[in-house]
Amino acid sequence: MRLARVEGLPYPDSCIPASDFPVTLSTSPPVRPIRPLERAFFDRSPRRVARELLGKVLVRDGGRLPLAARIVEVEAYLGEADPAAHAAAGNTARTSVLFGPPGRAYVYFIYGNHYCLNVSCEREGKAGSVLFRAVEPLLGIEKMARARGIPLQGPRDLPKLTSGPGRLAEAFGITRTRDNSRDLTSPNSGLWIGEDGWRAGNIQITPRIGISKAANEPLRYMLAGNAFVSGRKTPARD
DNA sequence: TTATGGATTAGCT
DNA sequence: GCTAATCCATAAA
Repeated sequence: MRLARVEGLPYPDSCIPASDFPVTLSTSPPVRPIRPLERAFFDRSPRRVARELLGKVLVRDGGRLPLAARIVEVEAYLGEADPAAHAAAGNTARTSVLFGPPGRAYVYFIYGNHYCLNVSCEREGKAGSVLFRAVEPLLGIEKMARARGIPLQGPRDLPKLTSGPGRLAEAFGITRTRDNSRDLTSPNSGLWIGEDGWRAGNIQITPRIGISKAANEPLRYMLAGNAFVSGRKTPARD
């Protein structure tokens, strides 16, 4: 599938077809610049950072072809007092990034197969993070498909690229060795988070996915109706 | 040194 | 809906 054919996809109203997305990156003309988020953005509670990350853009531009995707689903992990957070184990070799300065990548390996990407929040010395659960591809769709090992035969295949924390990490080539502790506020870093003026529409909040402790806390944030959200797309009914 | 279980995914019923 | 795959950090010994 070529980028041009992505036009006309049944994207939700809140989203822009990838081929219409104007950005400033090393290989495309500056039309609507993506500005990196400042460190102060992340120096706040995970709840606020999570909610405000919706609609922002994750960018990988170290290689020849840049990748960009809009953030559509995240979860907040509150630090040492949150039993579901890795920081609950304290400051260890694995979790030290969570206790470091805000705006850094915390990448961990899970279930023997997958990497997951977080960004650290709160001031240095205080743990807290936001897990990236799903993004919507904007640039570099074919490259993401190659990284995922998925043949793109039609629009319906697109969510398989980046819908889920393990999937988006694979699509972006994110690994612990390569990316853990990377500064996500610097465009020179090769992996960073920016904003392009796009505004999130309706936001839905539900309990987090795949955890056993603090399983009912409403700490999962997503764009309502977005096709790239993973798992349950609405709050559970009683 | 060994045991345990996990912030998942893909494939099958 | 169910579960195997697969490895690492942590806890227990």
